[in-house]
Amino acid sequence: MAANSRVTIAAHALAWMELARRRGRAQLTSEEVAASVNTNPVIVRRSLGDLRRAGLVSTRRGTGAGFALARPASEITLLDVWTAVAAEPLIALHHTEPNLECPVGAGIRPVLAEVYDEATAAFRAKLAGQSIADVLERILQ
Amino acid sequence: MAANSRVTIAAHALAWMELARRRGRAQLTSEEVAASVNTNPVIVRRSLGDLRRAGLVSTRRGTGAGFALARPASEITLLDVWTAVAAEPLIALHHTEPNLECPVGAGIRPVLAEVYDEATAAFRAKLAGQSIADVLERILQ
DNA sequence: CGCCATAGTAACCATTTCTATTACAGCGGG
DNA sequence: CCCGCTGTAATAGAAATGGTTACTATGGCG
Repeated sequence: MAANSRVTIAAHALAWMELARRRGRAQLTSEEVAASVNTNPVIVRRSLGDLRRAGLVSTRRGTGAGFALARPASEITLLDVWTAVAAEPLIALHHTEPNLECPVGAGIRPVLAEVYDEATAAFRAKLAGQSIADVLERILQ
Repeated sequence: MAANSRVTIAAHALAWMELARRRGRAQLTSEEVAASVNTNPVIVRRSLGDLRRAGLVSTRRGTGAGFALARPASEITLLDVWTAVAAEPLIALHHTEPNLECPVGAGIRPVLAEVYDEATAAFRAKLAGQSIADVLERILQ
């Protein structure tokens, strides 16, 4: 299956929010974020809703509402983002239970699950090494 | 998105083929493999077709046809399998081009691509550390 | 030479997922 | 009370996935 782009959307939104904050605008509407990401404001509200539930951004409603980073950009890693919006297995196990009368069918699932978990942990560790502040720094050279 | 299970199907097929080989049957039909995986023989033929194109298995057609490992199970890693059947990005970039007039939109793609590549490389390295022979050993305890 | 088991593959289907869109209810500051 | 904006439901189209049927191609064997 094609991987989804939610981590990318969310990371883009956060980096843009951090740049806006440095320019004096700590709060952005979903429409302003959507204009940079080039997508629909509802997509942004959904993504940022995931980030809000994970405690990465705060939202205000009513007049003058919008989204703001809930903590310093240097303390939000891409792993935080990935966990908030896409905490799915990178490789799936069998759709249907394998034949348990075959020794391989009976024993393969926990073995593969462990290998996949280790590989996913290595993947996550790399994401944990990059914060939104790091990403923004590299964007701005 | 739900990840696909093709790596699991292919790894299962290969482990089962290696166990059959040790029991004296170096060649299995798609139906025999499908019976262990508990899926349709066509699914197995498609998966093993990917592995054949990658040089991991050999096939024979005609009467008495079937699939066999093309090299020792200890020399087929899960990375070989993953590359053969699922060489897709683990995280997608934007579906639509971001707004290039925004500094973040203009510069974020190569930065995220590099981070994703590094994380994927760590993921791949873990898969490279496990061969089909290793997996089968762990299945059989 | 023809039979036949089996790989290879096309076509189709149901299901799921993803992005996008419209619509509207809820909140809360002015 | 009004209005701008979030939150979210409903819907739709596109794409991927696993599954199924059906057909062609291959090649060993009688």
